Amino acid sequence: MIREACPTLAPQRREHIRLLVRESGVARVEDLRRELKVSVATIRRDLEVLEEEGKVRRVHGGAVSTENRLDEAVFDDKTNQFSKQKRAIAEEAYQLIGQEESLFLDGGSTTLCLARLLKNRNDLTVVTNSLRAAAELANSEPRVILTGGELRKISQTMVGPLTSAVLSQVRVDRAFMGTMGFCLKNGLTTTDPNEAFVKGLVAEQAVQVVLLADSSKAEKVSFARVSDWDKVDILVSDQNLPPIFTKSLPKRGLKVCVV
Amino acid sequence: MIREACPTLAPQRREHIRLLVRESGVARVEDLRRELKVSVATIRRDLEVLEEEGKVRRVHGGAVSTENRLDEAVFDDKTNQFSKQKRAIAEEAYQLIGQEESLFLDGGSTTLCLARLLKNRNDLTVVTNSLRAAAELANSEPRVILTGGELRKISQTMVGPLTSAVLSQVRVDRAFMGTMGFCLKNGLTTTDPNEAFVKGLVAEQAVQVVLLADSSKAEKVSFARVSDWDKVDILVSDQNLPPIFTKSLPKRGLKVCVV
DNA sequence: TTGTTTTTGATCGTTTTTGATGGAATTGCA
DNA sequence: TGCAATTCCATCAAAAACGATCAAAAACAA
Repeated sequence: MIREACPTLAPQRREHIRLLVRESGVARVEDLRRELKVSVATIRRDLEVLEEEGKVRRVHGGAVSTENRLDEAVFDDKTNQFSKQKRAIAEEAYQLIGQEESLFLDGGSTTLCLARLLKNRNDLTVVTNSLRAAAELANSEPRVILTGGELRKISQTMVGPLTSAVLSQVRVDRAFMGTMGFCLKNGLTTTDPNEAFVKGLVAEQAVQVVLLADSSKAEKVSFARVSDWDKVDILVSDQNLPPIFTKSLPKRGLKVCVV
Repeated sequence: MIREACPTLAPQRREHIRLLVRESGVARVEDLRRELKVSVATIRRDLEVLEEEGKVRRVHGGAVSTENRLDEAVFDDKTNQFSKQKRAIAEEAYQLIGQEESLFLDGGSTTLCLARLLKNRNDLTVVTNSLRAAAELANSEPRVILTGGELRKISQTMVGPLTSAVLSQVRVDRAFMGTMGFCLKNGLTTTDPNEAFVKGLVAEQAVQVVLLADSSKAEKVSFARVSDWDKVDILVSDQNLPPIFTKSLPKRGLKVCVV
């Protein structure tokens, strides 16, 4: 028998190879053959295509990764670390959204979870300075507007004067924001001043500001001041949120949702 | 019997297919046939329609989801068909770039190839309205500035007044641009007026404008006027470029590179 | 009803993909 | 360096998938 029915589509198989190569940095043809149950000829042809696309670089015996694995791993780790809580928080936040609204999403893994939930909503306009959120929504229903600006690689967000210029031209019904830390005294803080400035600007202009922050951020203080509590309308967090917040914040006019 | 009563309406069946494809990311024609109890011919016709609508992307043996996967460098079959040429054009264009320059990259597969070549250059500033180019450079060396604006899903580029506003604030040494079509009489044309406007704006402001266009674009005229030849400084194309261009354009002050 | 259009399924020649084979190239080791 | 083992590449044949085409059935209009 020369050939049996192909169980997987070629692009799917190639994607599999790409992931395997990226995961361990290298992959041997022979290992890929065993893993994917196809002939070495097919593996080689796939590697050829992937090299053409710039996804891997071929070497004698296999292929090595061309993608910068480290950066992505850092971000993905962060995405997974508290993913249960974060997803729950994102789902709660999603409930706040009405019809035909315009939203802002900033960078961060929780807002990225929220972005995923918006994919099938064709009535929304989503403004974001997060490249990841934009990528997530790039082929889905909502209207997407990017703020532009200089790309801050570590957070994959756009910041700086160009970002501010665009933000001054738009207004959103609801802004969903993350933060690196929050406490009663200092309000919201984050590591990067540029990032903080953008968040502050959005907080000024949004009709409603929703802070998405799991309890691990509580009582943390970071370098750059984002805004005080009076700019925030709703805090969505998890059950481990220290009671002091659920007590104090409502007195200051905030609504606190714990999931 | 040639045909039995159609149990489901065609749009309903296509929606079913769309959901199946989106759910698992891929679907084989054979599986869809079993699932939907129609002939493979019908499945293929449905996939053709869905591809036309941008809902799925057809591949040999079935279809894959178009959602997610920004890093999939494949817009359509054209990308693969001319990829050798496009990469050669991009490599030629890369030679034009000096030290410490600021560049603009617009949307399109050839400029995306070029973006890939810039990954290890830490002396460059890259301005782009292409989400794909930005994603490609998101974890690499060059400084990246996104223009912002409304995301045009079909081309994955940012366009509109917000884009214009940001572009008016920056100046680049070299702009690399693609086009849907070019001819001596009408200059550069593309399908979307918004896209054309952005390109035109960039052409005005860049010190040097480099047009990256393989020969398949020659003598094609599209709907929206981008700019006339006098805005373009260099055309990089392939050997199949009709001789009329290599003759006429230098007389109009352009340099023509054929790879 | 009758005639027309649309949709579906079958057929057939063509294209694409895959696996095997044999010779060339590369690597590792003495 | 020389030699053996492995890996690569070009080529070919089989199988699967594809596209074009046509005919039957259904839906539709008059």
